[in-house]
Amino acid sequence: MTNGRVQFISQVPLFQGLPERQLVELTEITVERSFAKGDPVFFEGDEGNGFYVITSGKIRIFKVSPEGKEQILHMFGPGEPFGEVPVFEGGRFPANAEALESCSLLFFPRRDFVRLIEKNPSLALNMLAVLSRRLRFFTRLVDDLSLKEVPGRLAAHLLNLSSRNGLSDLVELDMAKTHLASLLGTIPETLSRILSRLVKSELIEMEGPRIRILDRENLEHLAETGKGLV
Amino acid sequence: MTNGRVQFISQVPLFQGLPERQLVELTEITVERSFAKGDPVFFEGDEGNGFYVITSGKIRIFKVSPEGKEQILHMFGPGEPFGEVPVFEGGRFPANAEALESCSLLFFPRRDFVRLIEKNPSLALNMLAVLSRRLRFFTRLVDDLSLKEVPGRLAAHLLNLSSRNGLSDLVELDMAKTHLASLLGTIPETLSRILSRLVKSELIEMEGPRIRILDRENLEHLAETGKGLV
DNA sequence: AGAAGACCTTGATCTAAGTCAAGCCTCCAC
DNA sequence: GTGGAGGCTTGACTTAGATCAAGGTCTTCT
Repeated sequence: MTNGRVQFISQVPLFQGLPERQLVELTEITVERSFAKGDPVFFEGDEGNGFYVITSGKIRIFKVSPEGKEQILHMFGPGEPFGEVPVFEGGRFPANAEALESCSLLFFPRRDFVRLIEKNPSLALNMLAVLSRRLRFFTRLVDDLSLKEVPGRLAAHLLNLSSRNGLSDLVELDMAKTHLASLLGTIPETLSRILSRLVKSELIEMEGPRIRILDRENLEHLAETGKGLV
Repeated sequence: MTNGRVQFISQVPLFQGLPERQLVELTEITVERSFAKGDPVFFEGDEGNGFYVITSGKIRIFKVSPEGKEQILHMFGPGEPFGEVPVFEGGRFPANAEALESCSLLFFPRRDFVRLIEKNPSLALNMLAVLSRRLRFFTRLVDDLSLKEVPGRLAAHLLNLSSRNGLSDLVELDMAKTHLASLLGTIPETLSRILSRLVKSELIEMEGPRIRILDRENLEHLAETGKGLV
Protein backbone atom coordinates (compact mmCIF):
# COMPACT_ATOMS: atom_id res chain seq x y z
CA MET A 1 0.00 0.00 0.00
CA THR A 2 2.99 2.28 0.37
CA ASN A 3 3.49 1.73 -3.34
CA GLY A 4 0.05 3.12 -3.97
CA ARG A 5 0.90 6.06 -1.82
CA VAL A 6 4.07 6.82 -3.77
CA GLN A 7 2.03 6.57 -6.91
CA PHE A 8 -0.49 9.05 -5.54
CA ILE A 9 2.14 11.47 -4.30
CA SER A 10 3.86 11.50 -7.66
CA GLN A 11 0.65 12.88 -9.17
CA VAL A 12 0.31 15.74 -6.69
CA PRO A 13 1.26 19.04 -8.38
CA LEU A 14 3.21 20.11 -5.29
CA PHE A 15 5.55 17.18 -5.81
CA GLN A 16 5.82 17.45 -9.57
CA GLY A 17 9.23 16.96 -11.09
CA LEU A 18 10.85 15.39 -8.04
CA PRO A 19 13.15 12.41 -8.43
CA GLU A 20 11.73 9.01 -7.51
CA ARG A 21 13.94 8.85 -4.47
CA GLN A 22 12.51 12.04 -3.02
CA LEU A 23 9.00 10.79 -3.63
CA VAL A 24 9.72 7.70 -1.60
CA GLU A 25 11.21 9.73 1.21
CA LEU A 26 8.18 11.97 1.18
CA THR A 27 5.90 8.99 1.34
CA GLU A 28 7.77 7.60 4.28
CA ILE A 29 7.12 10.60 6.45
CA THR A 30 3.38 10.71 5.78
CA VAL A 31 0.62 9.53 8.07
CA GLU A 32 -2.80 8.69 6.70
CA ARG A 33 -5.80 10.18 8.45
CA SER A 34 -9.52 9.79 7.79
CA PHE A 35 -12.36 12.14 8.59
CA ALA A 36 -16.10 11.70 8.36
CA LYS A 37 -18.41 14.24 6.81
CA GLY A 38 -18.63 17.29 9.03
CA ASP A 39 -15.55 16.44 11.10
CA PRO A 40 -13.20 19.28 11.95
CA VAL A 41 -9.63 18.68 10.77
CA PHE A 42 -8.26 21.55 12.81
CA PHE A 43 -9.44 24.75 14.42
CA GLU A 44 -8.11 28.24 14.12
CA GLY A 45 -5.60 28.68 16.90
CA ASP A 46 -4.56 25.02 17.05
CA GLU A 47 -0.87 24.35 17.16
CA GLY A 48 0.20 23.48 13.61
CA ASN A 49 2.86 20.83 13.50
CA GLY A 50 2.30 19.67 9.97
CA PHE A 51 0.18 20.09 6.86
CA TYR A 52 -2.17 17.91 4.82
CA VAL A 53 -2.66 16.77 1.25
CA ILE A 54 -6.10 15.54 0.25
CA THR A 55 -6.27 11.99 -1.09
CA SER A 56 -10.04 11.93 -1.47
CA GLY A 57 -12.94 14.13 -0.40
CA LYS A 58 -13.38 17.85 -0.01
CA ILE A 59 -12.20 20.28 2.64
CA ARG A 60 -13.33 23.77 3.40
CA ILE A 61 -11.13 26.37 5.10
CA PHE A 62 -13.08 29.09 6.86
CA LYS A 63 -13.19 31.80 9.49
CA VAL A 64 -16.01 32.34 11.96
CA SER A 65 -17.12 35.63 13.46
CA PRO A 66 -18.11 35.86 17.13
CA GLU A 67 -21.77 35.95 16.01
CA GLY A 68 -21.30 32.75 14.04
CA LYS A 69 -21.20 34.10 10.50
CA GLU A 70 -18.72 32.20 8.37
CA GLN A 71 -16.43 33.25 5.56
CA ILE A 72 -15.05 30.42 3.47
CA LEU A 73 -11.49 31.06 2.33
CA HIS A 74 -10.91 27.93 0.23
CA MET A 75 -12.53 24.76 -0.96
CA PHE A 76 -9.94 22.09 -1.63
CA GLY A 77 -10.18 18.73 -3.40
CA PRO A 78 -7.95 15.72 -4.12
CA GLY A 79 -4.27 16.51 -4.69
CA GLU A 80 -4.41 19.89 -2.99
CA PRO A 81 -2.37 20.77 0.10
CA PHE A 82 -3.63 22.86 3.01
CA GLY A 83 -2.54 24.00 6.45
CA GLU A 84 1.01 24.91 5.38
CA VAL A 85 1.31 28.34 6.95
CA PRO A 86 2.45 27.23 10.43
CA VAL A 87 4.97 24.82 8.89
CA PHE A 88 7.18 27.66 7.74
CA GLU A 89 6.26 30.45 10.06
CA GLY A 90 5.58 28.58 13.26
CA GLY A 91 2.63 29.21 15.48
CA ARG A 92 -0.98 28.32 14.94
CA PHE A 93 -3.46 27.70 12.16
CA PRO A 94 -4.97 30.98 10.98
CA ALA A 95 -8.37 29.42 10.13
CA ASN A 96 -10.58 26.35 10.57
CA ALA A 97 -10.62 23.26 8.35
CA GLU A 98 -13.57 20.89 8.04
CA ALA A 99 -14.32 17.77 6.00
CA LEU A 100 -17.27 18.45 3.69
CA GLU A 101 -17.61 14.78 2.94
CA SER A 102 -15.84 11.68 4.07
CA CYS A 103 -12.16 12.44 3.52
CA SER A 104 -8.85 10.68 3.39
CA LEU A 105 -5.81 12.87 4.02
CA LEU A 106 -2.05 12.49 4.10
CA PHE A 107 -0.42 14.30 7.00
CA PHE A 108 3.14 15.62 6.59
CA PRO A 109 4.79 16.29 9.96
CA ARG A 110 6.48 19.64 10.06
CA ARG A 111 9.88 18.62 11.29
CA ASP A 112 10.35 15.83 8.76
CA PHE A 113 9.06 17.90 5.89
CA VAL A 114 11.36 20.82 6.64
CA ARG A 115 14.27 18.40 6.75
CA LEU A 116 13.37 17.18 3.26
CA ILE A 117 13.07 20.72 1.96
CA GLU A 118 16.50 21.53 3.30
CA LYS A 119 17.88 18.72 1.19
CA ASN A 120 15.84 19.44 -1.88
CA PRO A 121 15.61 22.85 -3.53
CA SER A 122 13.07 21.67 -6.12
CA LEU A 123 10.65 20.81 -3.38
CA ALA A 124 11.21 24.26 -1.88
CA LEU A 125 10.55 25.94 -5.21
CA ASN A 126 7.39 23.92 -5.72
CA MET A 127 6.17 24.94 -2.30
CA LEU A 128 7.05 28.58 -3.00
CA ALA A 129 4.95 28.35 -6.14
CA VAL A 130 2.01 26.93 -4.19
CA LEU A 131 2.14 29.70 -1.61
CA SER A 132 2.52 32.31 -4.34
CA ARG A 133 -0.54 31.02 -6.11
CA ARG A 134 -2.43 31.22 -2.88
CA LEU A 135 -1.30 34.82 -2.35
CA ARG A 136 -2.52 35.66 -5.82
CA PHE A 137 -5.83 34.06 -4.97
CA PHE A 138 -6.17 36.07 -1.77
CA THR A 139 -5.31 39.26 -3.59
CA ARG A 140 -8.27 38.65 -5.83
CA LEU A 141 -10.51 37.69 -2.92
CA VAL A 142 -9.72 40.92 -1.09
CA ASP A 143 -10.28 42.86 -4.28
CA ASP A 144 -13.65 41.18 -4.77
CA LEU A 145 -14.82 41.63 -1.20
CA SER A 146 -13.79 45.24 -1.01
CA LEU A 147 -14.38 46.59 -4.49
CA LYS A 148 -17.14 44.49 -6.03
CA GLU A 149 -20.74 43.96 -5.17
CA VAL A 150 -22.20 40.52 -4.67
CA PRO A 151 -23.61 40.19 -8.23
CA GLY A 152 -20.13 40.86 -9.61
CA ARG A 153 -18.56 38.22 -7.38
CA LEU A 154 -21.21 35.72 -8.35
CA ALA A 155 -20.79 36.44 -12.06
CA ALA A 156 -17.03 36.01 -11.73
CA HIS A 157 -17.53 32.71 -9.94
CA LEU A 158 -19.87 31.35 -12.59
CA LEU A 159 -17.51 32.34 -15.38
CA ASN A 160 -14.68 30.75 -13.47
CA LEU A 161 -16.58 27.47 -13.19
CA SER A 162 -17.38 27.67 -16.87
CA SER A 163 -13.79 28.21 -17.90
CA ARG A 164 -12.65 25.29 -15.78
CA ASN A 165 -15.21 23.34 -17.75
CA GLY A 166 -13.75 24.17 -21.16
CA LEU A 167 -15.92 27.28 -21.51
CA SER A 168 -19.07 25.21 -21.50
CA ASP A 169 -22.20 27.28 -21.05
CA LEU A 170 -23.52 24.64 -18.72
CA VAL A 171 -22.08 24.70 -15.24
CA GLU A 172 -22.91 22.81 -12.10
CA LEU A 173 -22.40 24.34 -8.68
CA ASP A 174 -19.96 22.06 -6.90
CA MET A 175 -21.20 22.96 -3.43
CA ALA A 176 -24.36 23.80 -1.55
CA LYS A 177 -25.70 27.29 -2.20
CA THR A 178 -25.31 28.05 1.49
CA HIS A 179 -21.60 27.39 1.11
CA LEU A 180 -21.37 29.34 -2.09
CA ALA A 181 -22.90 32.30 -0.27
CA SER A 182 -20.26 32.02 2.43
CA LEU A 183 -17.53 31.75 -0.21
CA LEU A 184 -18.78 34.94 -1.86
CA GLY A 185 -18.90 36.76 1.47
CA THR A 186 -22.65 36.95 1.74
CA ILE A 187 -25.64 34.97 3.11
CA PRO A 188 -27.98 32.44 1.48
CA GLU A 189 -30.94 34.84 1.25
CA THR A 190 -28.94 37.42 -0.66
CA LEU A 191 -27.43 34.83 -2.97
CA SER A 192 -30.86 33.43 -3.70
CA ARG A 193 -32.24 36.86 -4.57
CA ILE A 194 -29.37 37.70 -6.86
CA LEU A 195 -29.60 34.40 -8.68
CA SER A 196 -33.27 35.18 -9.26
CA ARG A 197 -32.35 38.56 -10.66
CA LEU A 198 -29.83 36.98 -13.01
CA VAL A 199 -32.54 34.63 -14.21
CA LYS A 200 -35.05 37.46 -14.65
CA SER A 201 -32.51 39.50 -16.59
CA GLU A 202 -31.98 36.44 -18.78
CA LEU A 203 -28.27 36.24 -18.08
CA ILE A 204 -28.65 32.67 -16.88
CA GLU A 205 -31.10 29.81 -16.54
CA MET A 206 -31.17 27.80 -13.35
CA GLU A 207 -32.46 24.43 -12.28
CA GLY A 208 -31.27 23.45 -8.84
CA PRO A 209 -27.49 23.41 -8.93
CA ARG A 210 -27.32 23.37 -12.74
CA ILE A 211 -26.89 26.75 -14.37
CA ARG A 212 -26.83 27.63 -18.03
CA ILE A 213 -25.06 30.79 -19.11
CA LEU A 214 -27.29 32.60 -21.59
CA ASP A 215 -25.58 35.96 -21.95
CA ARG A 216 -21.88 35.54 -21.42
CA GLU A 217 -21.05 39.02 -22.59
CA ASN A 218 -23.17 40.78 -19.99
CA LEU A 219 -22.07 38.34 -17.34
CA GLU A 220 -18.47 39.24 -18.10
CA HIS A 221 -19.28 42.90 -17.95
CA LEU A 222 -20.89 42.36 -14.57
CA ALA A 223 -17.88 40.43 -13.31
CA GLU A 224 -15.42 43.09 -14.42
CA THR A 225 -17.16 46.23 -13.32
CA GLY A 226 -18.67 44.63 -10.23
CA LYS A 227 -21.69 46.87 -10.61
CA GLY A 228 -24.78 47.45 -12.63
CA LEU A 229 -27.11 44.48 -12.45
CA VAL A 230 -30.69 45.65 -12.81
CA MET B 1 29.47 51.08 -1.77
CA THR B 2 28.89 47.41 -2.37
CA ASN B 3 30.14 46.94 1.17
CA GLY B 4 27.38 49.16 2.43
CA ARG B 5 24.94 47.13 0.44
CA VAL B 6 26.11 43.84 1.93
CA GLN B 7 25.83 45.44 5.33
CA PHE B 8 22.25 46.50 4.60
CA ILE B 9 21.26 43.13 3.18
CA SER B 10 22.59 41.32 6.21
CA GLN B 11 20.09 43.25 8.34
CA VAL B 12 17.08 42.34 6.20
CA PRO B 13 14.97 39.71 8.00
CA LEU B 14 14.50 37.77 4.75
CA PHE B 15 18.24 37.19 4.65
CA GLN B 16 18.72 36.48 8.33
CA GLY B 17 21.04 33.65 9.24
CA LEU B 18 22.68 33.33 5.85
CA PRO B 19 26.46 32.82 5.60
CA GLU B 20 28.53 35.83 4.61
CA ARG B 21 29.27 34.29 1.26
CA GLN B 22 25.59 34.05 0.34
CA LEU B 23 25.06 37.63 1.36
CA VAL B 24 27.76 38.75 -1.00
CA GLU B 25 26.31 36.71 -3.83
CA LEU B 26 22.90 38.19 -3.13
CA THR B 27 24.33 41.67 -3.18
CA GLU B 28 25.98 41.02 -6.49
CA ILE B 29 22.73 40.28 -8.27
CA THR B 30 20.92 43.39 -7.01
CA VAL B 31 20.24 46.55 -8.93
CA GLU B 32 19.51 49.79 -7.11
CA ARG B 33 16.49 51.77 -8.23
CA SER B 34 15.13 55.11 -7.03
CA PHE B 35 11.60 56.43 -7.16
CA ALA B 36 10.20 59.86 -6.37
CA LYS B 37 7.12 60.42 -4.25
CA GLY B 38 4.05 59.28 -6.14
CA ASP B 39 5.96 57.25 -8.74
CA PRO B 40 4.53 53.88 -9.69
CA VAL B 41 6.96 51.01 -9.14
CA PHE B 42 4.83 48.57 -11.10
CA PHE B 43 1.27 48.12 -12.22
CA GLU B 44 -1.05 45.18 -11.81
CA GLY B 45 -0.63 43.05 -14.91
CA ASP B 46 2.99 44.03 -15.56
CA GLU B 47 5.36 41.22 -16.29
CA GLY B 48 7.16 40.41 -13.04
CA ASN B 49 10.76 39.46 -13.60
CA GLY B 50 12.04 40.20 -10.15
CA PHE B 51 11.15 41.51 -6.72
CA TYR B 52 12.18 44.43 -4.53
CA VAL B 53 13.49 45.09 -1.05
CA ILE B 54 13.04 48.58 0.36
CA THR B 55 16.22 50.40 1.40
CA SER B 56 14.49 53.63 2.35
CA GLY B 57 11.04 55.12 1.96
CA LYS B 58 7.55 53.65 1.97
CA ILE B 59 5.62 51.65 -0.60
CA ARG B 60 1.94 50.95 -0.85
CA ILE B 61 0.52 47.92 -2.63
CA PHE B 62 -3.05 48.38 -3.83
CA LYS B 63 -5.85 47.35 -6.15
CA VAL B 64 -8.08 49.73 -8.08
CA SER B 65 -11.68 49.16 -9.09
CA PRO B 66 -12.96 50.23 -12.51
CA GLU B 67 -14.64 53.22 -10.83
CA GLY B 68 -11.36 54.26 -9.25
CA LYS B 69 -11.90 53.14 -5.66
CA GLU B 70 -8.71 51.78 -4.13
CA GLN B 71 -8.06 49.01 -1.64
CA ILE B 72 -4.64 49.09 -0.05
CA LEU B 73 -3.25 45.60 0.57
CA HIS B 74 0.04 46.49 2.25
CA MET B 75 2.16 49.35 3.39
CA PHE B 76 5.84 48.42 3.41
CA GLY B 77 8.88 50.14 4.87
CA PRO B 78 12.68 49.68 4.98
CA GLY B 79 13.88 46.07 5.02
CA GLU B 80 10.63 44.64 3.67
CA PRO B 81 10.37 42.74 0.38
CA PHE B 82 7.50 43.04 -2.08
CA GLY B 83 6.51 41.84 -5.53
CA GLU B 84 7.62 38.24 -4.97
CA VAL B 85 4.57 36.39 -6.24
CA PRO B 86 5.54 36.29 -9.94
CA VAL B 87 9.06 35.20 -9.05
CA PHE B 88 7.87 31.76 -8.01
CA GLU B 89 4.67 31.38 -9.88
CA GLY B 90 5.45 33.20 -13.09
CA GLY B 91 3.13 35.61 -14.76
CA ARG B 92 2.23 39.09 -13.74
CA PHE B 93 1.97 41.29 -10.67
CA PRO B 94 -1.39 40.83 -8.98
CA ALA B 95 -1.57 44.45 -7.74
CA ASN B 96 -0.06 47.94 -8.11
CA ALA B 97 2.92 49.33 -6.20
CA GLU B 98 3.56 53.03 -5.65
CA ALA B 99 6.20 55.05 -3.80
CA LEU B 100 4.55 57.02 -1.00
CA GLU B 101 7.65 59.09 -0.54
CA SER B 102 11.02 59.24 -2.19
CA CYS B 103 12.24 55.63 -2.16
CA SER B 104 15.38 53.67 -2.72
CA LEU B 105 14.88 50.01 -3.63
CA LEU B 106 17.03 46.98 -4.33
CA PHE B 107 15.81 44.95 -7.28
CA PHE B 108 16.47 41.18 -7.33
CA PRO B 109 16.18 39.74 -10.84
CA ARG B 110 14.08 36.62 -10.89
CA ARG B 111 16.44 34.32 -12.73
CA ASP B 112 19.45 35.08 -10.57
CA PHE B 113 17.49 34.89 -7.36
CA VAL B 114 15.98 31.50 -8.19
CA ARG B 115 19.45 30.23 -8.97
CA LEU B 116 20.62 31.30 -5.51
CA ILE B 117 17.63 29.66 -3.87
CA GLU B 118 18.40 26.43 -5.65
CA LYS B 119 21.81 26.44 -4.04
CA ASN B 120 20.66 27.57 -0.64
CA PRO B 121 17.89 25.92 1.33
CA SER B 122 18.08 28.46 4.17
CA LEU B 123 17.21 31.21 1.77
CA ALA B 124 14.29 29.13 0.52
CA LEU B 125 13.03 28.54 4.03
CA ASN B 126 13.32 32.24 4.86
CA MET B 127 11.32 33.07 1.78
CA LEU B 128 8.72 30.44 2.65
CA ALA B 129 8.38 32.07 6.05
CA VAL B 130 7.88 35.48 4.46
CA LEU B 131 5.15 34.21 2.16
CA SER B 132 3.51 32.32 5.02
CA ARG B 133 3.41 35.45 7.12
CA ARG B 134 1.81 37.26 4.25
CA LEU B 135 -0.80 34.54 3.89
CA ARG B 136 -1.57 34.85 7.56
CA PHE B 137 -1.95 38.57 7.11
CA PHE B 138 -4.34 38.14 4.19
CA THR B 139 -6.38 35.63 6.14
CA ARG B 140 -6.94 38.30 8.74
CA LEU B 141 -7.66 40.95 6.15
CA VAL B 142 -10.35 38.81 4.53
CA ASP B 143 -11.79 38.03 7.92
CA ASP B 144 -11.91 41.73 8.78
CA LEU B 145 -13.43 42.82 5.49
CA SER B 146 -16.05 40.14 5.47
CA LEU B 147 -16.96 39.64 9.11
CA LYS B 148 -16.25 42.93 10.87
CA GLU B 149 -17.70 46.36 10.55
CA VAL B 150 -15.53 49.38 9.98
CA PRO B 151 -15.38 50.43 13.66
CA GLY B 152 -14.03 46.97 14.52
CA ARG B 153 -11.36 47.17 11.84
CA LEU B 154 -10.35 50.61 13.00
CA ALA B 155 -10.16 49.55 16.64
CA ALA B 156 -8.01 46.57 15.69
CA HIS B 157 -5.71 48.83 13.70
CA LEU B 158 -5.26 51.28 16.56
CA LEU B 159 -4.52 48.49 19.02
CA ASN B 160 -2.07 47.04 16.55
CA LEU B 161 -0.24 50.37 16.28
CA SER B 162 -0.22 50.60 20.04
CA SER B 163 1.22 47.15 20.53
CA ARG B 164 3.96 47.85 18.00
CA ASN B 165 4.69 50.84 20.18
CA GLY B 166 5.25 48.86 23.34
CA LEU B 167 1.57 49.12 24.32
CA SER B 168 1.81 52.87 24.64
CA ASP B 169 -1.57 54.56 24.87
CA LEU B 170 -0.31 57.23 22.56
CA VAL B 171 -0.21 56.27 18.91
CA GLU B 172 0.53 58.25 15.79
CA LEU B 173 -1.10 57.36 12.48
CA ASP B 174 1.77 56.58 10.15
CA MET B 175 -0.15 57.52 7.01
CA ALA B 176 -2.71 59.99 5.73
CA LYS B 177 -6.26 59.30 6.88
CA THR B 178 -7.32 58.91 3.28
CA HIS B 179 -4.86 56.04 3.00
CA LEU B 180 -5.93 54.57 6.29
CA ALA B 181 -9.50 54.54 5.01
CA SER B 182 -8.39 52.65 1.92
CA LEU B 183 -6.40 50.22 4.05
CA LEU B 184 -9.50 49.53 6.16
CA GLY B 185 -11.64 49.00 3.09
CA THR B 186 -13.69 52.16 3.42
CA ILE B 187 -13.69 55.85 2.38
CA PRO B 188 -12.40 58.99 4.11
CA GLU B 189 -15.88 60.28 5.03
CA THR B 190 -16.80 57.08 6.84
CA LEU B 191 -13.47 56.90 8.63
CA SER B 192 -13.84 60.47 9.76
CA ARG B 193 -17.32 59.84 11.15
CA ILE B 194 -16.25 56.74 13.02
CA LEU B 195 -13.24 58.44 14.55
CA SER B 196 -15.62 61.14 15.77
CA ARG B 197 -17.84 58.51 17.30
CA LEU B 198 -14.89 56.93 19.07
CA VAL B 199 -14.00 60.33 20.47
CA LYS B 200 -17.59 61.03 21.56
CA SER B 201 -17.80 57.62 23.24
CA GLU B 202 -14.58 58.52 25.02
CA LEU B 203 -12.70 55.50 23.74
CA ILE B 204 -10.00 57.75 22.29
CA GLU B 205 -8.79 61.32 22.10
CA MET B 206 -7.62 62.69 18.79
CA GLU B 207 -5.53 65.61 17.63
CA GLY B 208 -4.64 65.38 13.99
CA PRO B 209 -2.75 62.15 13.46
CA ARG B 210 -2.04 61.69 17.18
CA ILE B 211 -4.45 59.45 19.01
CA ARG B 212 -4.60 58.62 22.68
CA ILE B 213 -6.28 55.42 23.75
CA LEU B 214 -8.53 56.18 26.72
CA ASP B 215 -10.53 52.99 27.11
CA ARG B 216 -8.44 50.07 25.95
CA GLU B 217 -10.85 47.49 27.27
CA ASN B 218 -13.80 48.66 25.23
CA LEU B 219 -11.59 49.21 22.21
CA GLU B 220 -10.48 45.59 22.48
CA HIS B 221 -14.04 44.44 22.78
CA LEU B 222 -14.92 46.41 19.66
CA ALA B 223 -11.99 44.92 17.77
CA GLU B 224 -12.88 41.37 18.72
CA THR B 225 -16.61 41.40 18.20
CA GLY B 226 -16.46 43.79 15.27
CA LYS B 227 -19.78 45.22 16.34
CA GLY B 228 -21.44 47.36 18.91
CA LEU B 229 -20.06 50.89 18.79
CA VAL B 230 -22.75 53.35 19.84
C1' DA C 1 -43.78 5.21 5.54
C1' DG C 2 -43.27 9.02 8.42
C1' DA C 3 -40.74 12.29 11.15
C1' DA C 4 -36.87 15.36 11.46
C1' DG C 5 -33.92 18.30 9.73
C1' DA C 6 -31.23 20.62 6.24
C1' DC C 7 -31.60 23.52 2.41
C1' DC C 8 -33.71 26.96 -0.44
C1' DT C 9 -36.73 30.79 -1.53
C1' DT C 10 -39.56 34.98 -0.91
C1' DG C 11 -41.36 38.97 1.60
C1' DA C 12 -41.01 42.98 4.90
C1' DT C 13 -38.03 45.71 7.40
C1' DC C 14 -33.72 47.79 9.10
C1' DT C 15 -29.09 49.57 9.02
C1' DA C 16 -24.16 50.32 7.90
C1' DA C 17 -21.94 52.60 4.91
C1' DG C 18 -21.53 54.81 0.36
C1' DT C 19 -22.64 59.09 -2.48
C1' DC C 20 -23.10 63.87 -3.22
C1' DA C 21 -22.27 68.38 -1.69
C1' DA C 22 -20.28 72.05 0.78
C1' DG C 23 -17.02 74.28 3.79
C1' DC C 24 -12.56 74.52 6.27
C1' DC C 25 -7.76 74.17 7.15
C1' DT C 26 -2.89 73.68 5.97
C1' DC C 27 0.90 73.55 3.30
C1' DC C 28 3.35 74.80 -0.93
C1' DA C 29 4.50 77.27 -5.04
C1' DC C 30 4.61 81.18 -7.46
C1' DG D 1 1.61 87.22 0.60
C1' DT D 2 -1.92 85.00 -2.16
C1' DG D 3 -3.97 81.47 -4.63
C1' DG D 4 -4.65 76.76 -5.31
C1' DA D 5 -4.66 72.02 -4.31
C1' DG D 6 -5.10 68.22 -1.25
C1' DG D 7 -6.69 66.53 2.82
C1' DC D 8 -10.26 66.51 6.49
C1' DT D 9 -14.86 67.02 8.40
C1' DT D 10 -19.89 67.39 8.58
C1' DG D 11 -24.62 67.11 6.74
C1' DA D 12 -28.52 65.16 3.94
C1' DC D 13 -29.69 61.41 1.27
C1' DT D 14 -29.59 56.76 -0.98
C1' DT D 15 -28.78 52.02 -1.29
C1' DA D 16 -26.82 47.26 -1.00
C1' DG D 17 -27.32 43.90 1.66
C1' DA D 18 -28.31 41.98 6.40
C1' DT D 19 -31.93 40.48 9.56
C1' DC D 20 -36.25 38.45 10.84
C1' DA D 21 -39.89 35.49 9.65
C1' DA D 22 -42.38 32.09 7.27
C1' DG D 23 -43.32 28.47 3.98
C1' DG D 24 -41.86 24.88 0.72
C1' DT D 25 -38.94 21.13 -0.93
C1' DC D 26 -35.85 17.44 -0.60
C1' DT D 27 -32.92 13.98 2.17
C1' DT D 28 -32.11 10.89 5.33
C1' DC D 29 -32.67 7.98 9.24
C1' DT D 30 -35.41 5.14 12.09
